Amino acid sequence: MGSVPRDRWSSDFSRWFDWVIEEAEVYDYGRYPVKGMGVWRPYGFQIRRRILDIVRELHDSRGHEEVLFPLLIPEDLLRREAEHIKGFEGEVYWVTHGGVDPLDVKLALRPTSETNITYYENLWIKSYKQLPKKYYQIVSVFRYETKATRPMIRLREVTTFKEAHTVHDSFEDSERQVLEAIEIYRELFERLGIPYIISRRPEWDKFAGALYTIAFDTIMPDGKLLQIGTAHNLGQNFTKALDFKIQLADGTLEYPWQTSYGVSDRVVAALIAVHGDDRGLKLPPTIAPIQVVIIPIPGGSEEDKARVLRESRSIEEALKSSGVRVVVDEREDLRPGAKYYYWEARGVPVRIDVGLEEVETGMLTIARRDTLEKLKIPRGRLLEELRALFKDIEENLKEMAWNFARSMITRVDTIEEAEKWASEKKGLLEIPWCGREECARTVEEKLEVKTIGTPWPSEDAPRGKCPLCGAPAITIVRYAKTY
RNA sequence: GGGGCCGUAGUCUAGCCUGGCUAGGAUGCAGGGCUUGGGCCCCUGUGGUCCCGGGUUCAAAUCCCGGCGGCCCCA
Repeated sequence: MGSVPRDRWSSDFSRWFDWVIEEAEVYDYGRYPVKGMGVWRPYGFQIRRRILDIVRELHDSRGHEEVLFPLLIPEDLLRREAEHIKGFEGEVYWVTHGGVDPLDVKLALRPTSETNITYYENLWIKSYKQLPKKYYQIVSVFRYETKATRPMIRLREVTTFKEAHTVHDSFEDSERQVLEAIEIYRELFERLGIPYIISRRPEWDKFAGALYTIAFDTIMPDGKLLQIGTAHNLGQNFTKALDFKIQLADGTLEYPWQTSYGVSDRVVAALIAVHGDDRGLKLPPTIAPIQVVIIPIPGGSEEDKARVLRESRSIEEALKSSGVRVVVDEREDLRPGAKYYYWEARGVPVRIDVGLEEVETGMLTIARRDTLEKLKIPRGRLLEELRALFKDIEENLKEMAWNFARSMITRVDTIEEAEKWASEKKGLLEIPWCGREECARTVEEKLEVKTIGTPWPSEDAPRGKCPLCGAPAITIVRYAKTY
């Protein structure tokens, strides 16, 4: 299984990624005349939409309500929470003019929506009886990135920001909500077959304005970590800043507690990256805009040609009426081999070849994209076999992705081992830690990595000593190169 | 934040150092022929603000300055 090479995929990931999003017509990046902005093309848009379908389902089924807030946030509102604006100040886009006239109050293109959503929660929510309240929206957010931008991974317009914002009548309930957020994201990534590592971000790298941040990261083919989801407990920071109080059961007034959690375009990027190979995309059948492609292989005579085409269309009809997303590639100017490469690049999970042989024997030739394995299936059992095959492909993609991710995690006890890791291996490094920022910063400098955080949930019995200061370890800590 | 490389047709690219002829090729696209079980072949055609602005020059894709954009490496 897994016979397609992954040389370019792993050793030249950046170029591979640029190539695949163009070849598969997912996302057009680098040609739009504004830095850090790209275009979702129809095929990519469908992939994105199917992912969002799952995102919506997971939120809706747990009592979240979808809303839509304005894009513009007035400066004074964005500045209300001091830590928040400190964290975002350097990367906010400002609208400063209306027509030719300067505006009295500058308007920010939202970098995130805690402030303006809290502003409305304050208007709408008066009592603990209305809580918990869970809103979410899926919108564009803007960040004036100063680092190098990358398609889908570091954008100035993040076009697919799902941000959830919740309100609670106690700290305990907000803690419970963080757990629910983590469960939602777990399930999302499970369904997409994207491996994930959950960490509590270090104090110095938490969301601006949060008490703490729990983050999901995945490991990209080049061994760098990509943050693909975060959940924040905001405590009362924003409700205090906006003077948002509710009445509790005992009649007292109190600032409610909040959480927020988000995922972005990066989920699509991760899906493409973790499942790809040197031929292109490999899409899980639930996400694939086209699940089955039928390639007619015409025989010599006009009559044979017609028979093959008739059979192809008849299979198409049968699958379509059972809800399978299927197309017949009837293009006459391409030979079958060229069509194989074409659809493989687009990640279509299953291909059916229909030639004279298939017409005459009633046995269909099926090729699966994940392994390129070919199977013979009697036409009469096609549908049930396909359903089983979809499931198998989905599980196989997930397993291959997890195997790769696991192979990129290394745990060591000494700084010598860590340095050895840094010189030859990529991925995630785990080391015992005393908990002091100073020691982590030293490791960051020595190994040229970033602190990812500590395991979530935390491990029971951390062993050993901090290899830097020798103090007893209170946890392990993770390091990696990141996007 | 610092350093480096780069920008020529939808895509990839030659030409740039050493300024000068109609900016050449591959791929794609359109038409025709031939073919069809892993990227066929042949013919014809199509497609260019040489990233943008300024400067030097008789003459700029080429040299200089600035901007915009992309990639890589280091903090």
